[in-house]
Order: sequence, then C-alpha cells, then structure tokens
Amino acid sequence: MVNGSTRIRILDTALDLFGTRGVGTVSLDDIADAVGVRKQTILYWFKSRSGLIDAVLDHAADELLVVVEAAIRSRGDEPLDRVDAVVCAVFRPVVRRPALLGLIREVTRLDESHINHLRGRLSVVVERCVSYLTSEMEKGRLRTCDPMVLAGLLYSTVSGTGTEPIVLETFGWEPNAAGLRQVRRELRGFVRAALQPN
Amino acid sequence: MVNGSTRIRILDTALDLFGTRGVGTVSLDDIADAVGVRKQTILYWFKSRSGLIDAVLDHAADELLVVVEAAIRSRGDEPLDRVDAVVCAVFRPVVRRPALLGLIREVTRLDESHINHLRGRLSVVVERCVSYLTSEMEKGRLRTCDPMVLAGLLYSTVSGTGTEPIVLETFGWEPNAAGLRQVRRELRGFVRAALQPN
DNA sequence: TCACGTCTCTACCATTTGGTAGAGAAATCT
DNA sequence: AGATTTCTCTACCAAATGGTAGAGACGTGA
Repeated sequence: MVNGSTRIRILDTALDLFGTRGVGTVSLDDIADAVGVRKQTILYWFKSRSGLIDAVLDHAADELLVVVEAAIRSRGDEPLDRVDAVVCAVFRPVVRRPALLGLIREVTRLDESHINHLRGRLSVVVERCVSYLTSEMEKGRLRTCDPMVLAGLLYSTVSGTGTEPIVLETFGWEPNAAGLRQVRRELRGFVRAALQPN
Repeated sequence: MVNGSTRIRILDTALDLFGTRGVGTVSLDDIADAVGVRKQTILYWFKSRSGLIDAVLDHAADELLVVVEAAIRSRGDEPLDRVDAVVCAVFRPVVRRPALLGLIREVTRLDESHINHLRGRLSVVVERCVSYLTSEMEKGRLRTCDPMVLAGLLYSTVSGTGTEPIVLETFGWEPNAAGLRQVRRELRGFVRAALQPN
C-alpha cells in the first residue's frame, strides 16, 4: 500500500455520494466517474460493493466520533452547556460535510449486516451520552424524562435540520451561510429550552 | 375507470415500499410483485415510473393533509395544546402507516420536478403553520424565536422519531406498542418544553 | 536482469432495469 | 350481435448494474 491516496479518494467520494443521493441509488460507476478512475479500480480496493459500504460507514463513524468525543470533554460542568457543545459539534459537519449526517441517516435503508456494523462503531458514544443524561437528570440539572428517548429526540432534531435542507426550504428558509447560522442559533435555543429543568 | 381498485392498490403498495425502502431502490417489478400483477399493469395505469412517483406523492400528501388540517382546527385556544394536537396528528401515521413520513422524508433524494410537485401540495399547510406560530409569539404565548426555523425544527423532531426506528433502537429503544407510546409521550413533553414562553 | 508486489486498465458476462408493442379477455354501449 | 373501451397479459429491447478474468505498466529489492 505505497499509495493510499486512491483508496482514500474513493472513500471520500463514496461518502459524499452515498450521503447526498442515498446508498441504494449510487452505482460503482457513479463513484468511479467522480473519482476519475474505472469501476474495476474500486473493486481492486474493496472486495465488493458491500465491502465498500462497510468501509465508508467506518470512515463516516471515524469522522463523527472524533468531533463528538472532543465536544463531550470540552466545556465545564453545566449540562446545558455540555449538550450545547455536542449539538454544535454534530452541526458542524452540516456546514463542512453535508453528506456525513445524510449517510448516518441512510442506516434505515441498509440491510441488517451494515446496520450492525455501524451500530458497533457508534454504540460506545451513544451509551455514554445516555448515561450522562441519566446522571444529570438524577441531580435535577436537566428536565426529568426518559433519557434514552430524549437522546433519540435530540439526534432526530439535529440530524433533521442538517439532512433536510429541502424541507427547510419549503418552510421558507434560504440555503446560504446566513441561513445556516440562523438555523444553528435556533437549534441551540430549541434544545436548551427543551432540556431546561423545571 | 369502472374498477379503480387496482390503481389504488398500486398506489398504496408503492407508498409503502417507497417510504420504507427509499424511492430509488424500489423497482416497478418490486411493486408489481407486491401487488400481485405484472409490471406492465403498472405502466398501463401510470405513464411512467416518474408519473407513478408523482401520483404516490399526491396520495401521501392527501393522507397527511387530512390528518393535519383536522388537528389544526381541533383543540381550544391555548397554542401549546394546539401544537400538541398537530404533533400527535403527525405522529399517528408513525404507528398506523410508518411509510408515510418515510416517503415525505425521501423528498431530499428526488429530482427537482418531484420536489416541486410535493411542495405545491404541502405549501398551504406549511404557510398556515408558520403564520400561526408567528402570531402566537407576538402575543407572547410561545417562546420567541424564528417561527420559520422553529417549524422546521418541529418537523425534524417528529419526523425523525417516526422514520428512524433503527436509530432509536441503537439508543436502546424497543420497537413495540409500549415503546411507541413511550416515544409519543416523550415527544410531546419535549416539544412542550421547547415552546414554553419564558 | 529477473522476480514480485502494487496499481489500473480493457474486455466481457449474467442479471435487472424502465419502457414498447401488441394480443387477448371481458365488460359496456349501440 | 357487433363495436368499443377497459384491463391485464406475454414477449421483447436497449441500457445499466455488480462482478470476473486477466493483461499491462510501474517501481523495488536481490
């Protein structure tokens, strides 16, 4: 593996295409064209289409985990600030790499084996988040509710804003830098209000 | 059109398949098999695959609009109750027809023409929701924020909980009737907390 | 120089795709 | 009865799909 760049370029491109257009509707030829190689070059680097999908999911999980782990450790003691940091961290790829959350969302459309593959990668962070929410609720520093479902709701909200620009546009939103900042601001306020202890 | 039942059966089945597996990965043969006819029967009823997609989107919009319109008119004056009614209304298909919200979410993956088609159907309700939120905020009965983005956030949250059972399962959720009731309860509490005026 | 691993290519294949052409059954109308 | 419309079928087709086979270019170490 003297030259890993082709492999990486394939992974990056596939992540973008899978994430924006959906895994099922992107062919190996589509990816090859975008990278600038032939389909058979992809099949040299990856055993099969299915193998490529798993590798891309790993690639995406890597990227997401780094960002989230850093955010979890970041800000002080106050749980609302900490959740806010994670929300911002997950929102960052929305601007810098829109396909990332789109790909994670694609998990619903994949077969069991790919689902389990991705789950294995994300479960550690997920469990940490849920147990953190649990402990802060017990201390009365977050609105009391089911922490597991709450985590899911938070995910839905953040991921939705990032992966459905089309829907937001239907609501009158404008897809530019100012619009994105606006969404981020509202998202943070929304989550903060939803978690405020009462 | 003496016997509309075949056409309707095709629409219903296509809605389910498109919504659960994604529009791009469902072939005419898949739909035909599920209905129990041949692909050519589908092409008799619908000009092309693209025509079928538009018809299915119409079918979905019809179903969704009826539910939402009724909910908007339902409960009393208090905006939190009214929003709650709409949330419940949109959540109902999650139980009864999981594919419905899944299909709406698919809009991100469709081409411009289908997007505009669906937008045309939903824009009236969407605008009504946004202007309602606006007026209630002005009266100080909802947390003040950007009503347009708020509408989008609400949509994301509700739609996400309904269309991503796989993700919820990763968070530890169990996909049965009790689990669904639990999600609904938490969802309502979450939205209520997020909208509470301060 | 020779052998070897790395990397990309052309050529090909079986299957599936959306779509066309047109026949046949059956109900409906005149 | 005869003609027409409604509905579903069989038989195809060209294009695209994931995947196989195998050759050629390239650098590296012995």
